[in-house]
Amino acid sequence: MDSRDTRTRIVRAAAELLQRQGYEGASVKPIAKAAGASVSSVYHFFPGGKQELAVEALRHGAAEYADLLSEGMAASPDPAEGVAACAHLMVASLKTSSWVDGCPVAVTALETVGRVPGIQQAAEEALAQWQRLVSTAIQRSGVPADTADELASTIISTLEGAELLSRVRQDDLPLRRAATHLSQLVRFAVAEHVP
Amino acid sequence: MDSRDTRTRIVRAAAELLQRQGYEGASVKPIAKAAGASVSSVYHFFPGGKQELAVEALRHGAAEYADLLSEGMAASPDPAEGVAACAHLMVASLKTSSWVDGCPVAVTALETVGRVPGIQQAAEEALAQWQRLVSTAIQRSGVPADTADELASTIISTLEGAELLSRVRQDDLPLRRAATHLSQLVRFAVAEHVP
DNA sequence: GCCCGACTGGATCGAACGTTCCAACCAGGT
DNA sequence: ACCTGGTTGGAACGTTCGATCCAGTCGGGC
Repeated sequence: MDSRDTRTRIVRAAAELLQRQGYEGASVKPIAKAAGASVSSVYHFFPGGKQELAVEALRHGAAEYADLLSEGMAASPDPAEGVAACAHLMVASLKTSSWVDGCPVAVTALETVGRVPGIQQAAEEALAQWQRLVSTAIQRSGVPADTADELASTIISTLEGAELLSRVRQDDLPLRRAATHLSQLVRFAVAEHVP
Repeated sequence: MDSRDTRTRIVRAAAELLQRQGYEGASVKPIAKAAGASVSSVYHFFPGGKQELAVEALRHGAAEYADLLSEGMAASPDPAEGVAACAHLMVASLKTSSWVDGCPVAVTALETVGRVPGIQQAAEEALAQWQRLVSTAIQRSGVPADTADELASTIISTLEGAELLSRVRQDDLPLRRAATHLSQLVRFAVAEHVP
């Protein structure tokens, strides 16, 4: 059964091209070619066209990114070290891909804000999912939920922004510095709330 | 003399559309129309075509953003409060524009990383300029240059990322939380280095 | 063996893309 | 009054965009 296989190949190819070139830059024909499928198949599996495909690709990329964050936060029982581990995982992924395999949501989200509601909603859910993931990991150290939520929000923000800086500069320094500072912030919050 | 006037109108319109729709999404004809000029004029003033226009538009937007950061850091002699002021200026700018007038560099930079060298370089210079600006403001409180540089890097990262979150969620909470946490980080560094 | 619905390859659509071209324009110098 | 060189409007170029159409291929149920 190629069917489910072809579908997921298309989603994967779309996710990859979307994160590299954005929504407008990634066109349907190259996506199909990268997936080893034909344009007809794309529109067969995604009758909603490019937009529907993009939403599903975003969800796919978001799940992969969530795995990376999970792995990072699981690297140590100390969430301060976990956050740093996330940043270092991102560095590794960026380096092995020549600074191309970054956050699968940022570009597409930014260029469609307020213009393609479906995509914006998918991006929103992705960010919320990541934030929940980080927040619960922090709460395991005794930090109250609201404080952990606030921290997680800034952690996601900083990781996103630091990845932007690192990609533009082709240099892992911004991400490594972000890792240090975020660890500091988390250590603070933990020290303050667990005596 | 319309000449210089038309040119700057084109640059301004390009900067605006670039930040909202990205490099691929902002096409030449709408830019010209928004500037009240004709396509011929665009190619008259920018023989290098869309790419040359984008580079100049990026520089224009970067300077405006630098003004915002300057204003924020000048709001208080305490850099911790200055950083928070920057975030709140960004909130104000985003709110009055229905979450569309954000960082003029992020989208375009992300979608052209590794594919349009001129744009990538312009984005790199913009980020470096902002970082220098923040770093010197922090150094005025006695923080050594290398520590201030590291802080400034994370500050830019976090502001960029928080703006992404705020725009996607149409909610100023991520930026306001980032302001709090960044103030905390700066206060730390200052307290550590000035006895 | 046949049929039917899922799937695919390739041609094709109108619209929009970036870019080019040229005739017209309009000021300033002579 | 006339040229001249920077500037403009509008049509046109070939290409690519997202999307549609259709004739076919294919495998599983009858």
